[in-house]
Amino acid sequence: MLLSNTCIYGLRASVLLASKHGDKFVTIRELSEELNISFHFLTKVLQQLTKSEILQSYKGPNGGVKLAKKASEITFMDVVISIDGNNIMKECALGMPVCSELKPCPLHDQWTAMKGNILNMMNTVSLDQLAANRHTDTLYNSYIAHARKE
Amino acid sequence: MLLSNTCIYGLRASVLLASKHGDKFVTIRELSEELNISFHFLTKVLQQLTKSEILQSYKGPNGGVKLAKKASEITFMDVVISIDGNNIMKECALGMPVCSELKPCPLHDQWTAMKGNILNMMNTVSLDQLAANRHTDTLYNSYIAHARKE
DNA sequence: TATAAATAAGATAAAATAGTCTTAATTCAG
DNA sequence: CTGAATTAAGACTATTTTATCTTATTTATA
Ligand code: SF4
Ligand code: SF4
Repeated sequence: MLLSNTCIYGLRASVLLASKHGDKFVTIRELSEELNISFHFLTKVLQQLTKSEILQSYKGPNGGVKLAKKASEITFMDVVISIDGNNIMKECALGMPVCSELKPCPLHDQWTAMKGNILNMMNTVSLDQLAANRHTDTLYNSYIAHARKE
Repeated sequence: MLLSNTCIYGLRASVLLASKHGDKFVTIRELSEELNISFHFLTKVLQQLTKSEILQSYKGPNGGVKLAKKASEITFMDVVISIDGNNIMKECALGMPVCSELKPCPLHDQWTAMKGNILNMMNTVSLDQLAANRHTDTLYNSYIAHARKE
């Protein structure tokens, strides 16, 4: 919708790699099974990330892929750009006929603010943050409390 | 990106119709020329809006399409649902592997807030608001001032 | 009533995206 | 050196989206 399917696969695999936080190579087979993505397709996607030097790969026995840098140094945006290119969110999703800097449509301010938020979050959130399961007891409990009500 | 191309065409045509604010039928040919969209393709798109009773159409000489209701009573969302269906923004564009209510990824709060904003704006903004060119002198002047600097 | 002006409907084509499969290249272990 | 494990590369297929083209159908008007 916002990101291509392919890109989401790449993100998921990258986050999974980050969560394994080892310096060992992980086989794409293992990733594909854990993520339930076709091995062959995931291979293609990860080849792209390897080309972009986000991942490092190694062939042969004990080979596989791993992050090329520390998970804290790879942003969400790095992966997105590698796969979906850097036009993400450049054009407006609304594309109203009156659209221009001089004649913005009524949604413009809100839209550009949201766009900024999304881009900002993509640029600042790193793989390690995504890998960290941020769920807290507080949230968990409030969810349980909510679930109990029904 | 967020909306399909087809949906954007539908929106543009609807807004253009709203801006013509007459009760007369407008030919799709005229709309397609003003919007620079293929006549045949636009015809298809508008047929869908007609089926959804957002537009009303009339065949034959002096025929065409027009809004089926007042522009203030048709929301952005009405058009979106008619063309892109009502799953818009139901699934998250990020789809991280840790995603669930219990184990949200670190982007979850910001994402759901933005999602809410988008849906809210789609639900509340009507075609007449979109048709109104909201540009003010203030904005215009600040733009000009900005442009002059370069 | 005949003709022309329109939309409706549906067949077809083209392009983009997603997915599969086969073969090549590299590397380790024996 | 050989064979197995692994990614790389590229051909191929399938699906979805976008676009075009053709043929109905409806309606006004001369
Ligand atoms: S004016 Fe702004 S929000 Fe509206 S269509 Fe243009 S870029 Fe998008
Ligand atoms: S936790 Fe929230 S933001 Fe993260 S992938 Fe799931 S729905 Fe999207």
